[in-house]
Amino acid sequence: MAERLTDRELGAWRGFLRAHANLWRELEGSLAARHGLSLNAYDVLVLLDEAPAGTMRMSELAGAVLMTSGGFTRLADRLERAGLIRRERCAADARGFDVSLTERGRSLLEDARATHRADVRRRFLEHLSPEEQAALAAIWERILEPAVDPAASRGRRRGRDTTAINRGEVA
Amino acid sequence: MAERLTDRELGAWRGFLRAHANLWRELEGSLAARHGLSLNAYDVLVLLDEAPAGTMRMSELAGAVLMTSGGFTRLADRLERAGLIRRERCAADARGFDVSLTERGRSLLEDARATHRADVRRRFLEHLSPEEQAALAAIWERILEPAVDPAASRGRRRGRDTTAINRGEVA
DNA sequence: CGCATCTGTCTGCGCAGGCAAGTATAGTGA
DNA sequence: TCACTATACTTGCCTGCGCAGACAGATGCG
Repeated sequence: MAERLTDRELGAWRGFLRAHANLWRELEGSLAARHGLSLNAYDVLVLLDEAPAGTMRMSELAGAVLMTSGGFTRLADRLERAGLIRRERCAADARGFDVSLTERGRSLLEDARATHRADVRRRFLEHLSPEEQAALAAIWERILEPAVDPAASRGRRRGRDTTAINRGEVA
Repeated sequence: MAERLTDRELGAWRGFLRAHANLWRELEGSLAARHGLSLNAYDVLVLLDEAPAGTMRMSELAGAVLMTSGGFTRLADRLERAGLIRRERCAADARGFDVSLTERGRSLLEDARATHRADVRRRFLEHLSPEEQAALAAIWERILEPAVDPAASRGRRRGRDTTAINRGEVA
């Protein structure tokens, strides 16, 4: 069996998992309580707000928030029902949709952003020196590189767009 | 509205989220494909294996993997059905259960551990110098402190055991 | 143009897990 | 001893999302 992890390794790894779980819960709770948004929903609004043309395609958004297209369809349904986004048949490709923010979406985002930024600062950024922030950013980049690189090791097959996660017998 | 986040801040924060999402997916996929275990299920087995008396109570386990007791009941159901753990009425307190690993559970864990350790090293630890690992561990501790401290600011009520997350109108 | 294939999205289904309410057992104060 | 309340789980219900399969529209090739 592979070597046991050292305490240092465990601290880095388990802390990472715990920190994420706690922050996610807190920030999502805060956003949900104050604005009725999940973190994924919030992210979609932010992406649309930042999109150069003010619109993105369903699949782009799905990819950006790391959801499958099926799952994202339903998130988009909810956001649309809530009047925060708009889906318009794409002129150039009638299979797809151009998604954009409604006025209501933009103004809700405005409010939610204030909440969320404050939360992120208070629970994350304020605990880090500028140097640590920079170091973290660099670390994430290193770690993400192999995951993001579209054709990393020569000949590596790109499966379907998401990794099949669970064929498990147990859980 | 609160100040925009700097690029440095965004890099640290968004990278954290993305790195977690990617690693979680990959490691869970790997564990599921090879051993039929979710990360939470794996964690439960590890906890039991590390438990001094070889047993833990349902609620302890639930807390340790950050699940509600209701959710954990069902994870325990699955693990028990799969023959990996055993639930025995606790002698000292007939409301509770002592959960322990079965032989099958221990041996599956043995295998899964090899897979998981290799994955964690390859996708996380190997990208970090020892100093970075130590720095990360310290950072997580700082960040987790306020979340973990049972009576942080004097007089802060401890709500029910998990934060209500979603009463959201949207998602 | 006609046909095969590929792509972008939607839908049916299943599962994990949260919340709230329900059921035992413990503990506590009168 | 007898309420009353607190604790340890369990269960019903619901939501979010992944997967697989079904489409319509796009694209390529004869």
